[in-house]
This record gives sequence, C-alpha cells and structure tokens, in this order.
Amino acid sequence: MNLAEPLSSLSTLPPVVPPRSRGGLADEVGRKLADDIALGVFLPGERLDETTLAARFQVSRTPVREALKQLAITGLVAYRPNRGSVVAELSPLQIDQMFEAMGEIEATCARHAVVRMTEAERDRLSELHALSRTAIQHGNADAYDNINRDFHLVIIHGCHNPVLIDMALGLRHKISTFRRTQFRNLERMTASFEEHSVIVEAMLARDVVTCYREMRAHLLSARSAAARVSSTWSSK
Amino acid sequence: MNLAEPLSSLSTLPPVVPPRSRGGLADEVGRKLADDIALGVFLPGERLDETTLAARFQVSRTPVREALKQLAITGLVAYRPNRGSVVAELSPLQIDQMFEAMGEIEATCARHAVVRMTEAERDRLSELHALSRTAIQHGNADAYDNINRDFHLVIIHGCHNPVLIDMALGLRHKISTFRRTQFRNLERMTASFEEHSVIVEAMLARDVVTCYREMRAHLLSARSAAARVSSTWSSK
DNA sequence: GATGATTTGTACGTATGTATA
DNA sequence: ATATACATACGTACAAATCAT
Repeated sequence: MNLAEPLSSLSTLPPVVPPRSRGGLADEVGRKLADDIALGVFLPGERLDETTLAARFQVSRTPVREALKQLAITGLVAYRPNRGSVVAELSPLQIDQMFEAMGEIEATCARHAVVRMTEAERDRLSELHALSRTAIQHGNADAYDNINRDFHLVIIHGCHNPVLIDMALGLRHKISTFRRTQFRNLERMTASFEEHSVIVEAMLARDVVTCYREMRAHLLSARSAAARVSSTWSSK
Repeated sequence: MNLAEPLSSLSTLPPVVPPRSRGGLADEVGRKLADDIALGVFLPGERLDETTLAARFQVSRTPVREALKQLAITGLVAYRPNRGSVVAELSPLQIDQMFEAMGEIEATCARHAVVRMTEAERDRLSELHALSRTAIQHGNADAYDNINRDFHLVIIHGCHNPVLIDMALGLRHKISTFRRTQFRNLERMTASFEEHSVIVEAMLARDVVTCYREMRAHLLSARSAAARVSSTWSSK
C-alpha cells in the first residue's frame, strides 16, 4: 500500500485566494527555481545571477527577472535593488519566529476546523492517523513524514477559510524549504503520534479548546529551541 | 495638535521580514498603482492595461509588468496569464473571510504583545487611547480613524514577531483598500472606544486571556454581517 | 469558424549603478 | 580616490496568444 498517496480530495479543491498565475515562462521558471532551491541545488546565500539562470533554463533574462521578483515577495530569495538576488538566508531567530507564527496560524485553523470540517474530512483525518500508526510500527520515517504532512494539510483546509489556508500553506512551504527531515529518530516520531492522537480525539469530540491548545503545543514542540534568543524580546 | 502624527517610533523599527525592495522604477510604479487603486482611481474589476499604465506613469512596459506581478501576489490585482490584469474584485464572502483571518491574527499579536511590549510601546498605546477620547469628544471621525489605525499598529508591532507582523499588516492594508470609512456614525466610534478601553486595561494588567478574547471580539464586531453565507461552511 | 486588431509574452540591446582593483 | 568590470534596470522590437468582428 502506498502510504504517501496524494490527497486527491484536497488537490482538487477550488483555487485558493489569489488565483496564482499558471501559464507563462516566468511562472514556470519560478516554480523550477523554487524546486531547485528546495532541492538544495542552490544553497542559502548563494548568488542568483540572472544571466546564469537564463542559460540554465534556456530562456531569456526577462522571465528570469520576473520569477526572481516573485520569489522575493514569497521570501524564498532576497532581492537587493541594483545588486541582484541571493537565496534567502534564514537566521535561527527567523526560523524560530516562523515556527511560532506557524503554530499560531495552524492552531487557529484547527480551532475552526473542529466546527467546520465535513464528515469526509473527519474520516480522512482518522484514516491518516491510523496510517501513521502503521508507519511507526514499520519504522518508516519517510512514510510518517508524508502522512504527517497530509494530516496537517487536512486540518488546515478544514478551517474552510481561504485566507487562513493560504497563510498556513505559505508558511509551511517556506519552513519546509529551509528545514527538512524532522523525524530522524523514533522518539520524535512517537511523540508526534501521541500528540496527534490527542488532537484527533479532541477534533472528533468537537472539543474546541483542547484542540486549539494541543495543536499549538504540538507545533511549538517542534520549534527549534536553539533559536530562542530571548534577549531580543526582552523589554529593555 | 496633530492627532494623526506618524508613529516615528514604529517607522524606524528594523526592516520587516522580507526586506522589501526599495529602489527601482518597478517598485515605485507598484506603490503608485496601489495608491491609485486605494484612492479609487481604478475600480475593482477594471482592466489594467500595461501600455496604458506605462503611458500614465511615463515609463516603459517592463517596470509596469513587474509591478503588476508583484501586486498580483499581494492580491490587489488579479493576473490572468495572456489575458492581462484587472483590479481585484472581492466578494462579500472573501471580505468576510479576510476579516475573520484579521481578527485571529491580530488577536494573536495582542496576546503576545501583552508579554512582549516595551514600556515605551505601552505608554504609546495609552497615549493613543487618550487621544482617541479627545477625537470622539470633538466628533472628529477622521482623527479617530487615524488614531484607531495607529492603536492597532502599535499592538501588532508589539508582538515582536516579524512574521506575524507582516501577515497582520498585509491583511490590514488589503482590507483597508477595499473597505474604507469605518466610523461614519458616533455610535460605532463610541463602541470602538469602549472596546479599546477594555483592551488597554487588559494590556496594562498583563491579562493575556482577556486581551486575546477582547481583541478578537473587537475585530469580529467590525466584521461585515452581510457576508455570512453560512451555507458555504456547512458540513453536508 | 476564420481573420484582423489588440494585448500580452519574450528576447535583446544599451545605460546606469554597484562592487572591486 | 579613480577607474574598470560586471550585473542589473529599463526600453524597444518582435512573436504569440486572445478577443472581437
């Protein structure tokens, strides 16, 4: 069985808030470039030369330029006027802040999802949770990682608010680009599973408060403790 | 006295998460175009012809194109490949969803702001609240609108998380573009002031729970009731 | 359904601005 | 500090696609 099957029910959902551009070379280049960055072809801080990229993708510099500016707004690349672009470098503090924001947004999604999810979505959530148990039993970290992703996606979409969904997905994508392989060890995987269990239980019991609190805690537990430069936040 | 003085303490804060491009004609055109849209020069649904815009701003099509693509990601304009751009048209449902998201995000900011705001920021908040009382006494809706904006900005920045701040500001800007003149009547203004009072009190008392709940309620009270198409969210 | 008009998409040349020696 | 090298920024020309007739 394919534990990492795509969420057909989700991928066919109506287009999210900004009907993101689909056609055009610029967008294609943008997607390819984003993939390359995600795959580590271009490392954080690396210079993104328009001419070089144009040659790489066999297009002129114009679509490359547009793609770079788009990715700059996304935050994937840092764009300095008159000085070109580099792959964004996220400091530990910035990553921590993204985790914090992600925790808040996704917990909010979860809270709304408790009330708004369809029966089909609830079933899908339970199903995914069951699958993740199997993945753990087989010690399959890759499968667990995929199921975990889908698990969170179902909850995010469950809030049925395109604005929140977009924010959550955008953050999730950006974070996943810079931090990969969360579940290296069995302990983290098991802990994650236990936390999911509480969330699913609260979700099915329509327990809004618990669901919100536990989802927030769940995501904050994945938060990099290393980046807690608390001095930055202290009131002087 | 100038009730709408700029927030000098805020405008000099460190650059927010994506160090948004500062130089270049494209960005200038983007800002001007956004202003024009906000000012109603271009109405929702109106076609944004690249050539026409280029003529309007006395530049070539290239920077106009880049500006349009940037605004498309922001959501201010809808961009259809090979078919040009139009000023975004937000349905009542979409506006309602943005209000809901805004309420959640800004309430989250408020919750963090309770703990993280500096003394200077707390003082500024109290000061603004006092000013808003004066504005009401003079029946000055314009002044109240400006102070109200700054009031919320102080709280948003008070969370000290650039990611949350960017999301809140982005949403706020987009919403304000499509919905203006909130405080037409004195009742709404007074109600807003009373709600602010509770929030300030909770903020100064370090009451996290109350602050979060009241800020959320405050923003949801401004939410357009007309767009509540609850049938869209029903679990079939 | 085909054709012409209009508009977007891409390529490329030149100028301006930034970094380096 | 000045000059040189180089990448970006903008403009213009052409190609492709869309829409109206």
